[in-house]
Amino acid sequence: MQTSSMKNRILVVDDEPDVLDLVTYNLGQAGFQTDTAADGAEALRKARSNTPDLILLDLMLPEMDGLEVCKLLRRDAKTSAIPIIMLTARASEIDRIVGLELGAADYVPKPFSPRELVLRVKKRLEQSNSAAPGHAYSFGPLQVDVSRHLVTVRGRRVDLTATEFKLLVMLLQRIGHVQSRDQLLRDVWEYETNIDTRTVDTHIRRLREKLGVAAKYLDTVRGVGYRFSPEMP
Amino acid sequence: MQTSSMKNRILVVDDEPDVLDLVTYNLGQAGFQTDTAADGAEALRKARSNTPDLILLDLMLPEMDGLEVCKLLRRDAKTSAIPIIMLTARASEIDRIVGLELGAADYVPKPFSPRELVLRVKKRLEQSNSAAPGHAYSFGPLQVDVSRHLVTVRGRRVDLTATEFKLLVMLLQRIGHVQSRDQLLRDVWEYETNIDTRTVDTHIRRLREKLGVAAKYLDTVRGVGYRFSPEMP
DNA sequence: CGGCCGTGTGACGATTCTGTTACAGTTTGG
DNA sequence: CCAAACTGTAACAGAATCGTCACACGGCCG
Repeated sequence: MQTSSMKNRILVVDDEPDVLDLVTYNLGQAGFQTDTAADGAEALRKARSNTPDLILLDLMLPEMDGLEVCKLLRRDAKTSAIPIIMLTARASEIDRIVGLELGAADYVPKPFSPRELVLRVKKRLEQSNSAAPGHAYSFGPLQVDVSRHLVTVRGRRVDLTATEFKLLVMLLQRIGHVQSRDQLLRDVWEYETNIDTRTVDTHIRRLREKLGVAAKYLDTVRGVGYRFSPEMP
Repeated sequence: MQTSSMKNRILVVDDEPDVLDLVTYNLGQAGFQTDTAADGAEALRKARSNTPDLILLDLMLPEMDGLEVCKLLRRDAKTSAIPIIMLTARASEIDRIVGLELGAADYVPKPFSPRELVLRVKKRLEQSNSAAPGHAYSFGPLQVDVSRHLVTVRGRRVDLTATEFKLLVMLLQRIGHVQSRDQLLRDVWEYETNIDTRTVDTHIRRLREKLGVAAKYLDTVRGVGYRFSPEMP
């Protein structure tokens, strides 16, 4: 979809106008398109609606902690694939580890040189633009772009909910392999307890409905689970 | 439900009898074999001598701290490869990070739901078992891929029910060896009582029917049981 | 040769599993 | 703040699967 020659869009989240200006200026000089947010709520909203290619996130934010924002971004299917680089004044090890565990891609301690920041951003974007595993799937008439949260069947766009999308990706990650309802619950619902395995069935059904002609490749293996299969039924 | 035909053995380390009962009961229900230890010393000893497939370790232990036990388990060559899942009442980030740094594979905060615990255990064990042998079988015109739940005879796909599939895999796991009906009942039906041995005959028959030309390798040994045999009848 | 034991075969309820629909509780977006 | 969308459950019907039985067949023994 998007070639590397196109401008990458970066969302910068910080509450200090000075930092914001410094960062956006330097990123602009380096050829990036920037958007800004001053607090966590705004960041979440813009991340969802604009789907930037990368997010620069300050740890210190009013109201909501940067780590909290990070966690929420990771949880939302629409934004979970966007790489996040953290900015922080507190350069303690704990912060770093916690940040990375929560899904941040990298970490830049303040004060940072604009040059270093741009380098890190470039490096991270190159990683994304090169075919990272799990970046995009193509299977029969079905195409899935994970980072754009986009699914097409025979070129026609299909709108999936966050859960449906995750479920689809999980199945596509191991094409041909049967995955039990328990397995899918674990991977898609991530240990959320007290969820019935029958719930998987319902979401499979909704998925099939939306996938149309591509649904015939989504097999039920009775007594075992579900799978995508290239074989004819 | 079943991840592999082999029962995984799990060592549960906790000093509270109630927790111990709860955990072992649920793991047993899920088809795991459990062993218990009430303190760090016992845990280390049993881990060394029994080499369980996974260790569930409570952070709070009398005398020796769970973290200390974890560290020692990691240091010992005999136990260093065994995955450890930590249980802890203190859900603080620090505990988690320290635990993971010391080599724990995962972490379950108390109070946990039995369901979540079992899911995490299964996930971890699947990771260990995924590279295990017995993933696929090939025998004459017969090919079986366990994780794809796919059987072909001379390249033609054959649809088996879950029970038939298990039965076939059991027989293929010991090619040439006769397996009694009782043995097959135990392995395929997993200790479900009150099942007639003649039931095996019926499933063998259905299996033969579906296997077509490959069925001639599935021998009846009169008065003993069944086996797959490369010999000609 | 004939009876007995073990096995193959077909049929038949009973059970389990899945697809589908409907609905209530939440969340999202305007 | 309301409407729409999303999500998890419950309920039900149809279908697939399962376990058992009765009977037929065929070897093995005397």
